[in-house]
Amino acid sequence: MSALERVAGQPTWLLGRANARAHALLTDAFRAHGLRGHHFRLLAALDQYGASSQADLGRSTGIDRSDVVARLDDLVAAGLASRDPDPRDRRRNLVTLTPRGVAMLGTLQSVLDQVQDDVLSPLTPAERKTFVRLLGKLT
Amino acid sequence: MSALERVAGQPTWLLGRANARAHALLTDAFRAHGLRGHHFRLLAALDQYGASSQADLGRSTGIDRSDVVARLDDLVAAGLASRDPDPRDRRRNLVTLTPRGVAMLGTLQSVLDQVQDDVLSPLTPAERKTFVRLLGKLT
DNA sequence: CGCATCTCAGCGGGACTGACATAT
DNA sequence: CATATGTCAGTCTCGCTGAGATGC
Repeated sequence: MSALERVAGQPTWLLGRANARAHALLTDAFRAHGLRGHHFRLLAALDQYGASSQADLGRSTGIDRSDVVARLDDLVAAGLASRDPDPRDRRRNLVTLTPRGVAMLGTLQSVLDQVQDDVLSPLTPAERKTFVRLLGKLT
Repeated sequence: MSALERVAGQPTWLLGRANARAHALLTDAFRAHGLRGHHFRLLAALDQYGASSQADLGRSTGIDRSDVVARLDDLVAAGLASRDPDPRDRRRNLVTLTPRGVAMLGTLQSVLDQVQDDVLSPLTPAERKTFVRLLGKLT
């Protein structure tokens, strides 16, 4: 019976268990704002890299280009981002964060922090530090 | 910028990153034997709890009972499990592991161990111990 | 010409729901 | 009667593929 393993229960391994819990909490928290993980990643990438083409957004977030289209539709409809033709390359759309998008990103960041605190709550502050450090070494 | 968080990349949080890697490795490794995670969980539950009804299997593995039907079809077709009416309660099917099923479970266990070693390979033996211990506290 | 970008239509798997027949 | 079980059909979402139209 090895370390990370679990015989029964949702996923087959311990890492999956912990992740499933975090994932469910995050999904619910995002949905409370009418958004999902994809939206957050797109907003965060726009904040980090500035105005981007949709292809670049797909590459930096790991979201498939065809899905970027639909999620951007949501963000634009919600007034969180704008999509305009790039005058320097007319194949591209230039996607930019609106002020409302910047604000929403901030609230989502704090939502993320709160979920993380919740997930890590069984650990002491010292344990959290080492856990996060070891997690970082895994990726 | 908080601890577990990542701005871009696959999932939104570090735990998800590590898990995604483990998940992909496991899926591939299981598929090399023509099976998937669901099959492993059913085999493991049968090994742990002995012959079971399909409803009990669903409860102990977290797999929906309607999906248990299809996955058991696979296992029975592969000769890894058998499904017979329970004489003591004629509503139920009694599912049991065949010798081939026991053997397959053993190889899948070692596959799991190997994937875990791979995922944890960036850590020293001492770090692995503490990581697994802290992970356990999270669930 | 070859290549990149955006878009849409559709597929395949996975989680789940609803309904039904059968048995307790 | 209400409840449990096994089965099937269908739904919904997600990640992905393929193809087309446009522009480099």
